[in-house]
Amino acid sequence: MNISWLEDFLALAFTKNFSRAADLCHMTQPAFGRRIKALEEWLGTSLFDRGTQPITLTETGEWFRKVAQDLLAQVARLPVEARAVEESWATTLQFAATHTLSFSFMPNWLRSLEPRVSVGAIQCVSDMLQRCEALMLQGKVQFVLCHTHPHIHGQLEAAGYPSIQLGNDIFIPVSSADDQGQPLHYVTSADGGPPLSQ
Amino acid sequence: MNISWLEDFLALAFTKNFSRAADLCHMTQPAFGRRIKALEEWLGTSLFDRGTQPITLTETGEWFRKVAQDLLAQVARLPVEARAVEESWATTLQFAATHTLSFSFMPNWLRSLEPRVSVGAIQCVSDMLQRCEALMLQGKVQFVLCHTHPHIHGQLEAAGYPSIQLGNDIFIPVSSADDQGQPLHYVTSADGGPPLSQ
DNA sequence: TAAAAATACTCCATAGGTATTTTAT
DNA sequence: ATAAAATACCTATGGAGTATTTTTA
Repeated sequence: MNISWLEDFLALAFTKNFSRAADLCHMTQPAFGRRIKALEEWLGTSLFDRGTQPITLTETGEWFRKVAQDLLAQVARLPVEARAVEESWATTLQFAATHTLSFSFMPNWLRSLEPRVSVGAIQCVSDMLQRCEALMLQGKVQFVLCHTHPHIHGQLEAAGYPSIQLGNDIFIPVSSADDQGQPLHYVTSADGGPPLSQ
Repeated sequence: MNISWLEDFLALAFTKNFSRAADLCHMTQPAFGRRIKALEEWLGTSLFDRGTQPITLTETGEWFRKVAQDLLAQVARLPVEARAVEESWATTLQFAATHTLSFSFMPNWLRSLEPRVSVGAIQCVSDMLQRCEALMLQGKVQFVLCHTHPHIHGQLEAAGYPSIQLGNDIFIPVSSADDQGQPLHYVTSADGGPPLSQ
C-alpha cells in the first residue's frame, strides 16, 4: 500500500476522468491508470466502473471515499502532532530523584517554590541512584536530586557538571550545557530557599 | 510518507538494535538506517536516541509507538472491510423504478411477497425511465420496474434481457446474465402472484 | 468518429546492497 | 577491543514516460 494512492483515488473520484486526474497528480495517464489498478488489486475490489463514460464509482468506491479522506487527514496531522509532543517535552523540566527523596523531600520542596517562581510542567523519574546518574549523563534529565555521595560528586564534577547544596546533605547536579559549554538550567540556594530559573 | 516505515519503526522500537531490526524487515542495516532517518525527517522530530547503547526511544518516539500501531491496524483492516462492503452489496437486490411506481406499486408489492419468499436486502433507486434503463444496461441494477413502453421493450429484448408481465401494464426486465449467458436472477409471475428467487 | 482508457515497450531515478569508516561501551 | 551505526559508493528493479491500440458513446 502506498499513501499517495489515496490521493490518486480522490483525484479520480473527483474528476471521473483518468487523464484529467493524472494531470492533477502530475503524472501521465498510463502511469496513473496503473496506480489506480494497483490500489484496487491491493484492496481486492474494484473502485471504479470503467464500462461507462464518464466512469462511475462502485458502491465500494463510494465507501472508500470517506475512508481515504480520513486516513489522509490522519497522516497529514502526524508531523504537526509529533512536533507538538516534542515541544511540550522540551519545555518540561526533567528531574531524576532517588526513591526516598522523590516521596519525602521533593513534593514539599516544589510546593515551597510555587509562591516565589512560576514552575511549568515538571517530570520526575524516581529510580536508584545509579540509574539517576546515567539519565543525567545521557542528558535525559536536567536535574538530579540526591543525597551527597562522594562517587557521583566526583564523577559529575569531573565531567563538568556543577552541583549545588540545597539543605542537609541534599544537592542538585546541573546538566545541559549549551554549545558554548554554558549551563542552560541552574539552581541556586540563595537566601535560604532555592528559586528555580531557566 | 511510506506505510512500511511504520513497520520499520516498530521493529526498531522492539529490538532497540538497527542490525537486528533490519533482519526482521529483511533488509541490510544501512538501508534500514536510511529508512528510519527518512521517517524522522518526514516527522520533523527524532524518534530514537542514538547516543546510548542500546538505543532508546525519545519521548516523541514513545508517543509514536501507539500512533504507528493504530495506523497500521487501520490500514490492515481496509482490504477486509472493502471486501465486506462489496459482498454485502453483491447480495442485495438492486431495483430501479420510475418515481411513480417506487412510491405506489412497489411498497405494496414487496409487502405482498414477504409471506411467501425470504427477501434479503433490497436497494431501490427511483428515477426517470430513461435513467432506469441506463442503470439496467450498465448492470447497476438487476431489475427495473416500469410501465410498458415500446421503446425499452424493444431495446432490452434485443439486448437479450427477457421481461416479465407483472400485472396491468407493469413489467420487470431481467438482467445480470452470467458468463454462459444464463440469467442469474429472475422473476416469475406464476399463479397470479410473483415470487422472487435468485 | 472522437475522446478516453488500456497495452506494449523503453528508460531512468530511487531505493537497496556491499565495503568501509566512525562511534560508543 | 568489540559491537553497532553511519558513510560512500555501486547496482538493479520498479515505476514513470512515449507510442500505440482498443474501447465506448
